[in-house]
Amino acid sequence: MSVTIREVAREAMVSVATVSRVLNGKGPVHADTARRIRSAAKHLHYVPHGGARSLITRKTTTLGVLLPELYGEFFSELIRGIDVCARRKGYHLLVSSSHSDRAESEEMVRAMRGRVDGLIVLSPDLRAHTLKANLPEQFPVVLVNTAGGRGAFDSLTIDNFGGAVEMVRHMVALGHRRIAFLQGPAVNRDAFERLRGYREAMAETGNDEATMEFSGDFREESGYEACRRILASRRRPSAVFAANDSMAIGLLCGFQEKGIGVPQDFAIAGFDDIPIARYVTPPLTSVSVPIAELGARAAELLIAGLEAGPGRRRRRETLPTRLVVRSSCGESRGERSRSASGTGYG
Amino acid sequence: MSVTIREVAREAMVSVATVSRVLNGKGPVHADTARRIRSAAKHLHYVPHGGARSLITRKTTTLGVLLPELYGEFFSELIRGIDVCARRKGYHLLVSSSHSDRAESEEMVRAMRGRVDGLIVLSPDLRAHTLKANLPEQFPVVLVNTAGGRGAFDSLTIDNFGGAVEMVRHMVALGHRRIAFLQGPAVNRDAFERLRGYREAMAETGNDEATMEFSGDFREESGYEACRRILASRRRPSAVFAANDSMAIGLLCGFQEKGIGVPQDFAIAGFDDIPIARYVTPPLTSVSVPIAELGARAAELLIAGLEAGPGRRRRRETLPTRLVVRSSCGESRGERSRSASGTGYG
DNA sequence: GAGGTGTGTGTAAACGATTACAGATCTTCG
DNA sequence: CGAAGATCTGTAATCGTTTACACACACCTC
Repeated sequence: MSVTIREVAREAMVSVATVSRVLNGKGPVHADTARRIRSAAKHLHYVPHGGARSLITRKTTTLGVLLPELYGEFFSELIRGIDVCARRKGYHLLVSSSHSDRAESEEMVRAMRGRVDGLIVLSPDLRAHTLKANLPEQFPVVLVNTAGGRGAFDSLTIDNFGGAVEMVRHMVALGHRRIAFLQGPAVNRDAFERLRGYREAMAETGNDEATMEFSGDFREESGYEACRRILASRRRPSAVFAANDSMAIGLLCGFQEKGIGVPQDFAIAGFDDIPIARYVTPPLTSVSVPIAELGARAAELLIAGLEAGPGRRRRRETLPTRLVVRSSCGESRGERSRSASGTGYG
Repeated sequence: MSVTIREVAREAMVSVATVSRVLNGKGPVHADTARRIRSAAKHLHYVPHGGARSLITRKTTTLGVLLPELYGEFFSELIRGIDVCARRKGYHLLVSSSHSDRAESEEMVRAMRGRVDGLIVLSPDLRAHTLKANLPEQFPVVLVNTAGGRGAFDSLTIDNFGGAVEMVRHMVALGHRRIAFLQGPAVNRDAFERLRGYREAMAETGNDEATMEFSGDFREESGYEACRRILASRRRPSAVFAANDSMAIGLLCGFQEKGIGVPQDFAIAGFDDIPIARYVTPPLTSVSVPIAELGARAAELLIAGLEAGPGRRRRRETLPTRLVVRSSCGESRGERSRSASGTGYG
């Protein structure tokens, strides 16, 4: 069906080797011959077969990306980041998403062999040893935002802990004492790290009984619903730090419905700095996570690993977050001086 | 480096043919032999080489996706739609984005040969004949939201025209007479179709001098900036229909800054129904475009084409949009009855 | 004119799988 | 017992490339 190098060779009356040499610019070829070959190739609409080529060169110039799903801002930004870096270095992207159960995940991993040079994996449920069992030895992999895997593969995370600490300190600087935390899903690692940061920073204040935790699951509805529980609590907090922006927005809607002023009556902060955060009223103070950079850095690490060969040492990196101060946490409630330093972040 | 079928065969003391048969479940193999082979394969972490396999089977079970860029909601939703469908039918996705100039685009197209079974192309600047020149004969392609290509390839578009018509009729039903249109980029096909729909629907009203067009470029700033021009116009419109939501939001910000009430003083509507649309104040009336479905349908068409073989007739489909009524256009300003029918859409 | 050095080209062996074909062994039945 | 048929397995060709190696030829040098 589709034309091969052999047919180009016949058309140009040379051997396939010469055609290959011309098209790859290797080895000395007479100018006339080269011209004849190029013309034949164009004339026949010849396009080399990537699969066949990579079989012998042992290079696909393709990176595999394994995602749990493809829904939402996070994954699309991540892919964009990966893509920017991959493209710049001449790599393609083979993405694979939504592996719901483990058997399917394994199948996905296996399907990558021989089609990609390395893998970027973003599956919390895909443990390191599962990966190892389904991949050739020494296969280059970068783990993103995944627990475990320490040592076996390169790995990359976001500083959820540090971001949460910074946010709490900011709220404290604004004069808040009783700061509630709206948790994410129990199994989610990001959620847990943020919770840990909150606890650590609250412990710093020395005021033990000031910490209050409410359960949530990252979805907007759970924030909306939490608002009732928060208002019903015996000693009301003056501020709520939600483990992500979606819940913070749900919370905001809930308060507004009840006629409770934000930030006058309640300060609210989120995490992620999703695009909507700046559009809600009042604009949401949040922690910005560099998603695209995360992806770009993952691609960078992977490609570095590919080009360095198998002997390279594993790396583990953490990317910093950035506090973004808007008006949902209000101005200083305590001393003015503290306020000034508190709002100086964003 | 990585283990091949030959090594599995040696370990299990059989020929490669038998290994292949067992692993693909084809041909009769003795149960003991099969067990030995499976155990050897697992023990050696054998994973078949996709490239080698596809070379002989002439199938990659991979769809190529060519995008102009990867930035923003639109492309990520589209990819998600494609992915959902592809996954369900057992296909992978090779995405390729950001081909800025034509030479690069051609290179991308060529790089797909032998790695994908078919292509979904979303590049307005990639003309049909450029595609043809860089692809094998009869290569299955689905064009999404691309002009030209009529006849040569399957093609899929969104009903921008119909959506715009519907929106204008809705505004008219709400009692608006002078409705301004905020245009998108001049070269953009979607923008042009929306403009065309606006003109057509305005012509229906028989009130020729009611149409007013302002230039814009789809970006939020251009909406913000247009607000000044609109207010300065001699005969003020009572409503503005922006060619996309971003500009509508810019417009909204502009009006709010000037203390102009929406929808009391001005009705505003957008196009796209991006997620933020429901969060701005007031929530934006818009035209929802089924992006994910567009992607899914594209994948569906492509796969159907793959499985039907080369003789299949080309298709051209248009996906309907949906009017989403929120409060940025306000309630009826005319007769009550009209209002009722007007708000019944959403 | 023998022996080098460079060019330009072809032959054939990879790469790692699938599969048509044939051969070997075992059943079954007249 | 022998032939047919079923079952199991191996040999080797094939997919479309790249590339090591060999070869042919021209040119130069001693």
